[in-house]
Amino acid sequence: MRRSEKVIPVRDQIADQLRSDIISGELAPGNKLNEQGLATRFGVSRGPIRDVILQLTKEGLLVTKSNVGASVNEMLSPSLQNLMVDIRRRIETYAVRQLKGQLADEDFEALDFLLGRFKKAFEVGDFTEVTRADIEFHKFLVDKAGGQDLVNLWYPVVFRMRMNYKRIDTPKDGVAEHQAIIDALRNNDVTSATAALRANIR
Amino acid sequence: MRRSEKVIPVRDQIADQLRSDIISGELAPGNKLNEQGLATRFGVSRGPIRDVILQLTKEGLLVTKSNVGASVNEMLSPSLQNLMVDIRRRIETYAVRQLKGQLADEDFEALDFLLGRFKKAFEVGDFTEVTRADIEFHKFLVDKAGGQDLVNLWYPVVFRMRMNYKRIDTPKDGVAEHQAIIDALRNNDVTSATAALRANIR
DNA sequence: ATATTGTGCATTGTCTACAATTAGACTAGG
DNA sequence: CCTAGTCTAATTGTAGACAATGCACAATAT
Repeated sequence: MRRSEKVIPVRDQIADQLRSDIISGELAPGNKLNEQGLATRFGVSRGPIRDVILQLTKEGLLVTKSNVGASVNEMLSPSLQNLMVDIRRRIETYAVRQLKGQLADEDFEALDFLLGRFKKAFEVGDFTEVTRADIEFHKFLVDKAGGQDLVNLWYPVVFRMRMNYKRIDTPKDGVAEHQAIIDALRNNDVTSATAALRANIR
Repeated sequence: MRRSEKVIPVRDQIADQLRSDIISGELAPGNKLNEQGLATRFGVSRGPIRDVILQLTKEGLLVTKSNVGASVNEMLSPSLQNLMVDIRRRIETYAVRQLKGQLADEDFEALDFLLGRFKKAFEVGDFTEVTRADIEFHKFLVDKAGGQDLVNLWYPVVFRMRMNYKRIDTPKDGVAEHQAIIDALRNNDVTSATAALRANIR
């Protein structure tokens, strides 16, 4: 059976684009978002745009004031950033524990594929794509372990963390770290997997 | 200066109502939500309703399938529930640490007031209101410590946890536990506050 | 009889128009 | 010069109409 050709709703595409813009720093904190402007930019009406703004607000990337509008949220305070790191580690540690002995060959293929994307993007120097591939790699594990429920919880944390990095931190060891995670999962070595995660999430 | 009479947007009111319905069990898992139905029920158009559905979906209370609709999410698996409890404890522990020595008299007044609501609702047997007051009590602390950013993270966790209780667990020790939290905060005793939290969150 | 295709209905997704609210400029008065 | 008040333009919030999609059931063919 062929993998279902999933059609991505417009609102998700727009949300992805805006998330990238924010993480890449193109949309800086404090920047105000105009509904009509975004609507014309993406060639849709204001309806879907409002959906996207609501989503990103719930994810913490935007802040919305009633009857005033949405703007890009400020960066996290150091202490909150630490908390986010902690929570994210906790979630992903939970994930690898759950996944012990649960991954099929095709799952590892998917992980290898995502790591390949990461590596290639890194070599080319496309850091927005690097970040995307990185997030998808981890998301795969989280989704596999906890489904939509866990992803819902995890998503805001990652993006909020990522906002703070703003092209400063370039994980040059990312490839090796992700490889270590895969290897540990292949060996059902939870301890190593957890350690690799802790090293990768910072 | 008078406390600003804040006007609550319709979509927040509707969201609150639906959250209560879900937590109280009136809207059971698997139940499907009809946009037009909700619109007429609340006397608004479908626009605000769609906003609410998106919010609750992001909070994990609903699941939405594209072009099909939204329905009440299933209860958490035990292991995920444990993870949620863990994360919630972590967030609130962070909160009380941050709040040490930061609370003014009016803050304690607010906490006392919320505890009063909780107590009264409990005596009357209005368990929906008990839950609401309980959540607002904790929310006050979380908001005070981490603002909207932390609340955004915390909200989905609490509601998702609460879904699982469904009128089974009635915290008859709730009043004493909350009082213990307040007392510990008054004495700037983080250790006791943390312990009281751990006892209260389960 | 079974599988497949077609049709109708119900529901969600999107668009346009209008109402409500806000921020900012501008004016008048002290 | 500064403050308070009012007006206007821009933007968000809401409503209602239309388009697109999915699901259930009926019709048809093998």
